[in-house]
Amino acid sequence: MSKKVLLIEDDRALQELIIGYLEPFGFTTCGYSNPKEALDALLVRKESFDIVVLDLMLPEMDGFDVAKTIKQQRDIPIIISSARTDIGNKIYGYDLGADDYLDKPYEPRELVLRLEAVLRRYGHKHAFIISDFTIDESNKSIEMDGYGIDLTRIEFDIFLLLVKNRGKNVSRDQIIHALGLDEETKHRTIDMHISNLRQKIGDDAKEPLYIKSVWGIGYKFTG
Amino acid sequence: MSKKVLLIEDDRALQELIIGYLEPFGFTTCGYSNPKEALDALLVRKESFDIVVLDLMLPEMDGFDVAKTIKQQRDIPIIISSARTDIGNKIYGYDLGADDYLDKPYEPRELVLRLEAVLRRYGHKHAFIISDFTIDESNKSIEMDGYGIDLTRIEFDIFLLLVKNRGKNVSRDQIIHALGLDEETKHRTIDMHISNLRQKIGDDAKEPLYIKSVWGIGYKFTG
DNA sequence: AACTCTCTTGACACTTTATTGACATTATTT
DNA sequence: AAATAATGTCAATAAAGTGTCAAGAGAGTT
Repeated sequence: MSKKVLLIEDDRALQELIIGYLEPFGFTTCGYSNPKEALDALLVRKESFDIVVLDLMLPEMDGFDVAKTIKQQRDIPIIISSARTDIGNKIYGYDLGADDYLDKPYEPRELVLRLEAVLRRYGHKHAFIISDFTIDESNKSIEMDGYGIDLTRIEFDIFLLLVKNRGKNVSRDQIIHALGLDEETKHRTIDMHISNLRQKIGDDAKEPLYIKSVWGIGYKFTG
Repeated sequence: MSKKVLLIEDDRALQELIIGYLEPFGFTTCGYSNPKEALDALLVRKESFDIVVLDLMLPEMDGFDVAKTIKQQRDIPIIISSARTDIGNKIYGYDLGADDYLDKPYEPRELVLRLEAVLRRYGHKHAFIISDFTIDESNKSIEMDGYGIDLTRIEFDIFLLLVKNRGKNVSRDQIIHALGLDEETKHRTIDMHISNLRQKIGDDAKEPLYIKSVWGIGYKFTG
């Protein structure tokens, strides 16, 4: 199946070149020279891309902010390319949301290899089905029995964490820590998110089908 | 502290390569080309490994069975690698006990990242089997003959303490102290917890199979 | 700036667990 | 065997944890 690439690249000539080069390798590439338009396509219109290739030198917005914005809202892999050769380390230090890095100028062949490698690594992060839910990590959305359910970011993250630990107890502190919330966050806050989550998925706190409270410990997903 | 990796890999050349590559990253790797030998080391001789890297293409045993066997008996993370690229989804459908998945061939650097990520995610978990019980410390849960038993937090903590001192007497004061209870707590309170605990695990105070009272001293787990 | 959606938190009712004295029972000592 | 000490468990009460409302803070949009 062909993979969709979102290319954010200032230089139109290079854009054309890359789009043409990638095509025979099974990539459908959509090029944007304006980052705001790209973000609109990805985050607002929610077009389904598999991966982003992002140049850092952009008009109107800083490339780093673009990466951060994308990662905040979608869990999609990003390959950054840049002429600033000093950036590689930062990326691998996980300061940034990037998954790989390419120095400019690069061989198109190199880009293909990176795309394939990153996609392979990310591969599993696409939607999976568990119990009555279809969970799509890449755009933080879930469906229940085929119907979409709107969860807030935190609700989604909590749900995902519980699901990934199906059958296991997860303490409130573990949730707080795993989600990167302020360590001082009150336990009641987590209870509240669980309460809202339960309501959205139609779970009854007293007779839960999905999210069970474990007294004195935390919560547990029982699919 | 160096992490111990159990590598189950048919290809001896690749084995050597990986062992050499991992070493400078702080991993001590033990390679087995025969899965039965590996299982023997892990499950019979109970050598202490932190993580398993398992190739699916193996002689004598199916890789899936190896993973399942390991997960049944020990709560240890497993990274599966395989040339069969269609398997990723299965693993993330949680049909399998695997914690991560790598397509072959992979970059050694990729493996290092995965090892670190999985180990971080796994944190320090400890599930062990003793007598008729499976005890998961991080989860504060126990199973008896495969069936989950609901213990309250204090019951669990007492049980764990006794189990960890199998065959040794544990006084009520030791329990009170070890659990961090108020030092003024009455001994009758502990007796009560023991009573409830015994009932939940089906133990008879008069003819105890598991928790024996030691007159004038305290209690003792006899598995 | 006004508006909307999300997140956080205290409050209060409610549920579950922990503690303790009482009393019967069992073990030890004399 | 009687006296003494320790344990088992019931039942009442105290303490701790949970569910959710509602208010307010904070973020992001229009």
